[in-house]
Amino acid sequence: MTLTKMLPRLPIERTLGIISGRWKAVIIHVLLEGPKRTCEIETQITGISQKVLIQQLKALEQHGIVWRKTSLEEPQRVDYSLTPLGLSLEPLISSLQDWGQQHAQEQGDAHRLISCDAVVRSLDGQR
Amino acid sequence: MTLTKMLPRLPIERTLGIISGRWKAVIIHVLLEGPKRTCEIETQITGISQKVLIQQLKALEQHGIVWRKTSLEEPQRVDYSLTPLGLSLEPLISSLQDWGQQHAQEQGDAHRLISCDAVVRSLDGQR
DNA sequence: CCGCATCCAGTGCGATACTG
DNA sequence: CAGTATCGCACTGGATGCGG
Repeated sequence: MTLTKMLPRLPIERTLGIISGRWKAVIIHVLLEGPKRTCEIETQITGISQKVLIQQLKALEQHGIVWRKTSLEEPQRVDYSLTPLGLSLEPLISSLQDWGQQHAQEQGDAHRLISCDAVVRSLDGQR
Repeated sequence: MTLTKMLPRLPIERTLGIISGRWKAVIIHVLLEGPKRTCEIETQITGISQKVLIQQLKALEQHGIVWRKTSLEEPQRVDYSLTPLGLSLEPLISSLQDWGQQHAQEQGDAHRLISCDAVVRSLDGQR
């Protein structure tokens, strides 16, 4: 069940171990808007499957990032929200967002290996 | 050759796609100290193998984060340094570092599911 | 010293179908 | 609606050995 995978020792890796994963950062980003139901998150993130969503949420829950509240009402209802610890990731998520945006506009959407390589070539005449 | 894997569209994912990977963030962190030779990086990061190091460096190079400079001296010598783009990641890496440290000391090193669950239980009496 | 090729195990995650 | 079970594939990254 893979359950509770060990977190790495180094702080950097530790953080990455928590927020990296196909959808985790996006989920946190969405939850920063406020608590959401499972299905709300699902429809808000295009391309994620229910199974994977729940899977990632569970991992986040285990790391103390999100909080899961079940209501035993009629149609089963579950709300997810960020814990204080999760909220403390806000600046980090923003940074990711900002840097990514900047990065995207610096180079077109295509891979800018070309331009970079060109610089290298002109600078040191090899490769 | 997997070469130049597509970066995701969303900014957040884009950033993560670049810095996540078993050692990438750590490598960037190390290179923030200044340019290093391959073997220097290798000895400075415990647990990484040469192959993987080079592999990750190559990925970073392709994303325009590091710059690879070869000197055709005698014993072959290669230096890696951060590009301006790579340097611009500095605040981000710091954030990762800081958050991880904070997180590590809040909870012991063991998994703190327990304490978190306890809170949950006391707060809403279910689960 | 630096890098590449090959081989291989673990696993992240997607698709699908089923329970309550 | 929420979650679980099963299956399968593709990819990451570790070990090792070769070549420049």
